[in-house]
Amino acid sequence: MNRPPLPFGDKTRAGLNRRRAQGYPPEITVGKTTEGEDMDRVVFSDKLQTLSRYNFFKEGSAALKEEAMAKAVDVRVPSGTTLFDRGGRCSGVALIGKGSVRVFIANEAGREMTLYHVGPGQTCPVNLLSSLLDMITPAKAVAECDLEVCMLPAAQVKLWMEDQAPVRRFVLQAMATRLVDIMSHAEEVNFGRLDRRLVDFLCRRFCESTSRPPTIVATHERIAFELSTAREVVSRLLRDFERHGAVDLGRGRITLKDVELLQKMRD
Amino acid sequence: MNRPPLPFGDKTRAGLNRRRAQGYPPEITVGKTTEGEDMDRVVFSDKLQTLSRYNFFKEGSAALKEEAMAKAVDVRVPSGTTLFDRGGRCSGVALIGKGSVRVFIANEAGREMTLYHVGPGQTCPVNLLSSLLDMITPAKAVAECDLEVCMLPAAQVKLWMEDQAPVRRFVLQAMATRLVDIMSHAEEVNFGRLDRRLVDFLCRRFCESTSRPPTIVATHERIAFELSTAREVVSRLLRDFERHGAVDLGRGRITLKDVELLQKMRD
DNA sequence: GGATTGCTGTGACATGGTCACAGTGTGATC
DNA sequence: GATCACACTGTGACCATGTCACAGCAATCC
Repeated sequence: MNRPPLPFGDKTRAGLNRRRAQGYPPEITVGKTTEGEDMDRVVFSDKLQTLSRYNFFKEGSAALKEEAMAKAVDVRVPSGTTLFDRGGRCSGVALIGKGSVRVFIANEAGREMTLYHVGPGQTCPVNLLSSLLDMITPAKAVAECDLEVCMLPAAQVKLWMEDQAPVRRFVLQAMATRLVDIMSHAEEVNFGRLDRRLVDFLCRRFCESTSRPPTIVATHERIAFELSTAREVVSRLLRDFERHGAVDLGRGRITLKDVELLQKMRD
Repeated sequence: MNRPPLPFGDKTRAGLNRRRAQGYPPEITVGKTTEGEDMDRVVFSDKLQTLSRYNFFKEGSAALKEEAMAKAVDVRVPSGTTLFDRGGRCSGVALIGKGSVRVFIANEAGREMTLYHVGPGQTCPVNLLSSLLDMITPAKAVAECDLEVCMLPAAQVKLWMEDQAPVRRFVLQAMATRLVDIMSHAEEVNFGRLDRRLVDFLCRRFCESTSRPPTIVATHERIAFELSTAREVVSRLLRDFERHGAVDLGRGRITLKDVELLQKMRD
């Protein structure tokens, strides 16, 4: 991973902005700093469980399974770790057992555009293509939470591409899924109204919430990155929703007050 | 291709807007109407020449070449033809010998978002994945000019994926190229300033122009689709450029007057 | 308790998208 | 060559969104 060292020594506000401008999202500092820890702090966990989430493994021959178990390296990756950065390369394919990864593009001004998320049983086309073709990555990937991952060496996957039909199917399927994802996301960002997108986002997250009343734990900035917009815009809209009594806002927290009202805020 | 028949009987302005809203761009009516002609008006041309533009063919074994020549169907496609539409399927892979295809997403309001262009020697990932996985297409493709195309049956390409390494390389390479294209385009649309994007677009087109002074033949609407914005916005900016003396505007035509001035219009 | 940093709120302003229409050039048709 | 239909362009008003520059407050750490 060829990028400048994390400049966490600089604690000024300018330092924060500089870090963001270089593409280090603030969440990387949640809890302890991750200085020097990226991909180093690894712990072995259950390989078979992770591999079993993937179709090519389930469908594969006994020989393939054996080879996968032998060659895969099972690692735990702490939240906030950069898995690959723009302009870098991937030496292996990451299969996710637990957790999720956000793949995004960041510009110089500190704005981010989420392209897609990769969860258990899924794979990232940028990672895949970069590994198979030794291509430079056009985007950045960061662990959204603690991960359990199986790393397959690129060389191994290249070999499998030659003689393992399940692997080929898997790769094509992964491409197709993500291509559609990226397109529909681009469409939403380009054509969709932001208030609707925000309401939809909140509803989705409220649904996943287990607390009563449903609560989302996320800063406005994180939400802005997710929706490919600016923090101020999200703050403005949320404040509006709150004034209408649809939600209740706290620091890093949004609580649902009235679903129907929230739905009405779509205009 | 499952879409309603082209309603060209309706000549009212409302009819025009309805046609646009259904995803029929105005350029499809340039020259004669194409009613009922899509993919039917085909003429055989030079197969070998088209195939030779593709790496998998050049690198392929004698057997592959022979098979390709036997299975490929060489067709001419008139400008404006819809090659595939959103929600449709592809029964074969199109290899382009001459001309170019625009792949885009259209929304209900008549706005369009160009994803990429496919030219000679290139291939379209949507076409490819749709063929290989029998997937529904998430976008629409229209011939930008008269094309010479080789159609390879999907079944044949599926077989080659199993036993022809050059074909596999070609497919992966095509995916990678387009993935990067789409990402950088999405980034430009999301983060870039429109005046700069327009100036860059004009300069690129002026460079390609053979007339003196350099002239672009394109309507504001076409340019708007290309830049994923609205026609009025393009008109506004061009008018501005003209007022400053950078270009000269005519109906469906833009002529360069002062390169330096135009460059300065980037702000 | 004070310093530091992260999170949110806000006003002013610029850019871009939408809508509704008017005006104009052009080729087709009578 | 007058008329017509239609494609193309121009425009003003207005709204949505993004940007910038701060200010205030909360949490955390010494």
